Amino acid sequence: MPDIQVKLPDGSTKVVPEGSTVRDVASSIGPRLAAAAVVGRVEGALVDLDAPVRDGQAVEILTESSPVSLDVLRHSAAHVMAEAVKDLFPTARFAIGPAVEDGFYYDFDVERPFTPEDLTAIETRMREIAAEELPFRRGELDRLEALDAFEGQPYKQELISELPPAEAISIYTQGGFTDLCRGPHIPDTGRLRAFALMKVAGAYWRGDSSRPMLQRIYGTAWWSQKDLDAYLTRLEEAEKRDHRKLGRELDLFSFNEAAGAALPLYHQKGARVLRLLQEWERAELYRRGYEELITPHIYKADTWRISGHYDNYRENMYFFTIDEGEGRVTEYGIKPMNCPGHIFVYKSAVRSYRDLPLRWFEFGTVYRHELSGVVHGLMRARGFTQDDAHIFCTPEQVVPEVQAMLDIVDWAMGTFGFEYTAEVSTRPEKSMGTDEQWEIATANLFQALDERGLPYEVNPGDGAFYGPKIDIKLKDAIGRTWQCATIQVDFQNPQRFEMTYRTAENTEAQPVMLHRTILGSMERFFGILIEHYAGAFPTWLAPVQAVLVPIAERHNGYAREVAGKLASFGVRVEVDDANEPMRAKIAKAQAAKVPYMLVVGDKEASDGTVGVRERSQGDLGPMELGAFLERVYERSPLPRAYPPAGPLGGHPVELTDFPE
RNA sequence: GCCGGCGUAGCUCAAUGGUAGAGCAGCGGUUUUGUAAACCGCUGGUUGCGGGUUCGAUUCCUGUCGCCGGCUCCA
Repeated sequence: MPDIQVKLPDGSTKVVPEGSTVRDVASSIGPRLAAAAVVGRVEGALVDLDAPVRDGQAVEILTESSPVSLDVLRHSAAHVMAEAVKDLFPTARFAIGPAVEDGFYYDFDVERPFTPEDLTAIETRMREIAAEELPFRRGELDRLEALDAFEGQPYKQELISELPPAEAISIYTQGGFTDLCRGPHIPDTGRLRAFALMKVAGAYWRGDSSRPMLQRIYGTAWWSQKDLDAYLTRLEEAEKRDHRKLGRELDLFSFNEAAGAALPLYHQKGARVLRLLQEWERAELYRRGYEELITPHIYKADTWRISGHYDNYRENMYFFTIDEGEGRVTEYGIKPMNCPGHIFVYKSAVRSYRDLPLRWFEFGTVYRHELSGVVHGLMRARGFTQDDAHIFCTPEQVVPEVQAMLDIVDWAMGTFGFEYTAEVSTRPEKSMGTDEQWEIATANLFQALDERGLPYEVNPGDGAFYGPKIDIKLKDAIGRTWQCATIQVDFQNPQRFEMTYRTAENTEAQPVMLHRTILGSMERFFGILIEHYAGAFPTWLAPVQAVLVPIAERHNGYAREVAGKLASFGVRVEVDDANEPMRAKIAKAQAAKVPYMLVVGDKEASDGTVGVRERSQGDLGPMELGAFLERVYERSPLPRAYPPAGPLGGHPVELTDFPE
């Protein structure tokens, strides 16, 4: 048999007999590589180890150390799970089973929902299948054969009928289970060593709520038990950071059944943090040429008819009617967005091109009736406050204004050290306006991003009903991404509300409206920060910055005196004068994640100092109050000392002047 | 909204077809403390809410509200 030559990634070539497979190439390089090989890449395409290689092809052997091999493992794990389900639930019908981030899932149509016990049984069966080290074998069928092979499997039939009719359809078999699949797969089920089934949930076939609901089992799989354990530990860590849990533990906010679902109640400490975020952002916006507006929370239904919300957003809105007497009934809608108020302010005067751009912001609280199944703590609530702004400008000003917004995003994310990415969303099905308007608006967004050199992805059809948008996603401390800032171009509302301005030529023209948020929802951003910092806010944002810890009862007076001085300089302090040993007070302050504990005893009282303990560094020793104040204000991005706040809890402290 | 799970004191959790218990928190007292929790006592729950089955339900059924995990949607 003649030899052929293949190219390896390091640039060298390898001579192997004709008819060799990827596995043969690996073997010819070395037995250890052959043993470690998972899949191959031939001419850039992922293939099974069984796949043949041809003369002149570029061949790469991928082992467990290659990240893509993990996806292959997980996809194979989904097949093994499907086999286990087939064994245990013979009437099950199979949908799809892809690898996803950190794991895999498979959707099944079964007679009854899976129980946790079912999951255990399926997992046990999977371990048996893995122990059998069954090879994955690829096969090819034509369309008719495939339809025949998957008789009685309506979901597979649907998938097959959508494949290109002329092309061969690949199937994979391991043990007694055959699935429609593009591949590739791990060589045999024995490679599936570290895995776990995580949860079961309902999922619509093809994500369409009008189609049948299937049972989805999520699992995770890793190359080693160590990796699996690390993943499970990571999940536990994320759970500890859960803002809903920390929100309760740190007394930041709560929910009340009687108040209504997804309507957060901010306690003193939570309100402080939200207010601090607003102070921080407000100062910066003023610096950047914005003005603040305050507008109503409810508007007559006619307003929402003009804006298009009545037709396009109704199911998310709260409407109510009010009896005006004499049989007159007026319908109002609670605002889900802040735009109408800002538009009415615009329309309150004749506007000139000299006025533009007008940059108006509002911390506007909006209400949206979110589906009951989607609400999630502060991250997805029914009432929330947007750091909303609308820029009214000429068409020529759109690109620079969008860029200025991207600048603000960069400033805001930089404050917290968040990295972020951009996504552009284009025209959705349910929308208003002409194609031309959408094209211009979308092009403007692309131009702004391109000129700024900010990379982005495109989400076709994901725009708002009135215009395309740029969404910013940030990455938190444990690598999760969150949507915050959004920038939207709107040609619709200026037209619908008949907004105009006088041009230099003394003609009437229509302004362009830009909608934007930077943090998005203050509450969601708050939630993100809680999880990002695991509740331990930086000093400038901490609801309580310092707790005075008197050692014995006789030190309470001095503690209150010090607290009063610090409070008069805007430090947020508490005095813990409980009848408890100081060790207990320190433990409580640590648990409350307070940045500083100020221990005061005989020494401090006579020296006029405080014993500073920092929450993560421990005891820093005695410090003069002035030095401590400097420490508190060090690196604070707040524009100035936030207005004096009395201590929370404990006894009121009189504000006194700080001695020079 | 849909699928599944859950709902016991402020919080974390226990118990049973015969009518509920612990720790923390709270309150009272003792102690007066030097960097992650001192001691004693007390209070506290129509077991989310409504209906049903039952001699009897918190435990079983049902409806409803809420929460949790997904789907869909979204700031």
